[in-house]
Amino acid sequence: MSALSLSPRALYEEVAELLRQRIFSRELEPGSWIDELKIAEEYGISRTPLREALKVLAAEGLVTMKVRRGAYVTEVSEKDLADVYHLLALLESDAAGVVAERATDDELASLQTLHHELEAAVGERDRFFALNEQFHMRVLELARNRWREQMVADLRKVMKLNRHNSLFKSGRLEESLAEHRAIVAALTQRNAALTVQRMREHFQNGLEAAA
Amino acid sequence: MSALSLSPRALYEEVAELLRQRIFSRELEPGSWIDELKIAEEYGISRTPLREALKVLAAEGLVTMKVRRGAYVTEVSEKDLADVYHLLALLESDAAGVVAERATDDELASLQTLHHELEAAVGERDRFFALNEQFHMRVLELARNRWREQMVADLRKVMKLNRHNSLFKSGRLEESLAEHRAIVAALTQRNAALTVQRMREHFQNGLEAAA
DNA sequence: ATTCATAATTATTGATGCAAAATATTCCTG
DNA sequence: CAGGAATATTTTGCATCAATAATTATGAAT
Repeated sequence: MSALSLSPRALYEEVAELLRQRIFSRELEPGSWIDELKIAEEYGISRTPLREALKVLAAEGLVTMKVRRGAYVTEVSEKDLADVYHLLALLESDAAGVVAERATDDELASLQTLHHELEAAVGERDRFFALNEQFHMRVLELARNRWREQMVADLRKVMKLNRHNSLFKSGRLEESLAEHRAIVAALTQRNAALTVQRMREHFQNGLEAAA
Repeated sequence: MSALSLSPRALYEEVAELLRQRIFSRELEPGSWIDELKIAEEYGISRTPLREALKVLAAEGLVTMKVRRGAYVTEVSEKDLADVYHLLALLESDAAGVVAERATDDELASLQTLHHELEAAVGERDRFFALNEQFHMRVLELARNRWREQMVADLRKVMKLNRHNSLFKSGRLEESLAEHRAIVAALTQRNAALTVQRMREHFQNGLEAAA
């Protein structure tokens, strides 16, 4: 009885994910109108689940609905990016502080493991980015606040709308690693204030690198 | 029964608002199943816009969609409330700090005006609560981060799912006013750190009052 | 030639219908 | 009488269809 049907997602969820990919890959450009009829035909589905998918994406901030004018890929200004980044820094720093206070030793150890994998992945750009995101998401998970997890996930999606996917510049690879090392150290010391501060700096540095 | 008044908003938005009211008034209880057919008949509409409205509410966290099982009013545990409150405190405190740094003198003056109205509204419970929320929302507005505004608005909706609408206890009316006064003072001094500190305390005190 | 009005085209929005899936009910068997 | 299989009912989810609003194109008048 083990292998049950793998997460039977509804069609509109499936479509939402496909559209996310197309938006992130900039196949659907920010500001551009989303042709419901065309997309529905492409996927061989009706417009009903597609419209439901668009409403999900609208809630995430990836698309913007205009009354009687349909859905448009959200245009994020430089200010939007700065605003979203500011919130990510705020939420993730606070999360890190919570983890320093409340995570079990095992959980902290798992973070260290993840960090070591990250260290080992220098050179493999894609793998490094994936692991980096995993590390941040794992910290978030360990803070155990599902509402924050949802918000951060959505904000990170918005960041991906940007051409220069500016969350972490590749040029800053080594510095970023060093900062992660410092964060893990603060966590291991269970020094919440220090952890928060270092995570803040980590984000601050990322911002400067993007500028 | 028959047609809802025509409005600038789309029907699904209208329906979403009606459902919000019914959820906040606990006519639709947390955990209970939402009968699409029944509601659609009640409003004299089809299921299509209703289902879109439900997806909007799901994104806000007010309802939870279960695959092939429909929509349920979200049940918020005590922990959920604490988690959401924590995030509100974090986001609004930070927003207050931003306002202290960046608001124009006119904007700060408008906050003071709002605060005076609040002072004058002691006694009128409903008006006081409305003005109180207005004050917090105005601070948020002045911080000029639309992403945060959206997030805080959604989080506040989730708080309203709770029976004891615990954001501000009526017993704490005078204390709350004094705290607001202190916040306005810090803002007027344009002391960001102090403003953040006092907004944090304001939330902290609200939490203790709820306990 | 420009502007305003009207018609035509196009796309969004809402309604209805249908099939699949999940739940509840009935009926049969041990 | 209990358990389980088979059937019936309910409800979700998707597709199709209709009508409503908006934009564009067209044409006439000043």
